[in-house]
Amino acid sequence: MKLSELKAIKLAELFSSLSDASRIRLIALLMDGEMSVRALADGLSMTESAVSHQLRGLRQMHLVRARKSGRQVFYSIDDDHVSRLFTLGFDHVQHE
Amino acid sequence: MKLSELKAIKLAELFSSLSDASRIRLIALLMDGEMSVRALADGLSMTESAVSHQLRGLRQMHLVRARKSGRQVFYSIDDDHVSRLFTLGFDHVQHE
DNA sequence: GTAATATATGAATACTTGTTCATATATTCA
DNA sequence: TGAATATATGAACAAGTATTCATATATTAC
Repeated sequence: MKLSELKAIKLAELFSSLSDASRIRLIALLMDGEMSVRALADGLSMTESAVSHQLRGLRQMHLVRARKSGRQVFYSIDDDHVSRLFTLGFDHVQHE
Repeated sequence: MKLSELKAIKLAELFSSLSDASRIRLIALLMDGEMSVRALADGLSMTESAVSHQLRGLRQMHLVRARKSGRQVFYSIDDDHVSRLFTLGFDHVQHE
């Protein structure tokens, strides 16, 4: 299978979104349902700023979705591909 | 789902293996079957050195497997998880 | 209006990573 | 044995990235 450079870059960017432990832990938390930025930051002992920066990247790659309610923003997994990628990767690292 | 830091790192490392366009194109080529280092390098217009460096990383993450025959080394996709991850990611970037 | 809270963003820094170049190892052939 | 070929590896440099800190925006409460 010969992949165009453009498509290869798109694919690499997708996997890059999942290539950091902080982002993986964010997504793991979101697997249970939507959470606010503060709740995510508290849950992972990260600053809100760091979380916010990471969420931006995940949002731009359509891995998570934001829902604003009052002054809070609730994040959730964007689409099913994401949870399947996560689960498949999780299975892979289990068997080692 | 609360993930241990260690498991998050493992998962991130797995996805990191797929987070570069050159590696994605290597894996795409290998989806059709095993190939030598030179054939891969030729197919992607990369130096053998660059290919070899990348293959080492993929090998260490158990994404590809090496088979030595004479002075050539033939690489192939290591296990089914890998092709499934690749395909799932590919589907995701198609729908955009 | 002001104060307080939640999130986002830009710049700077420290860290990681992919490639190149030079060199090393391994194998085949004469 | 020595020359040629295939691959691997170490060091170095350039480019990319995650976090922190300071600051900005937006919303609610008073």
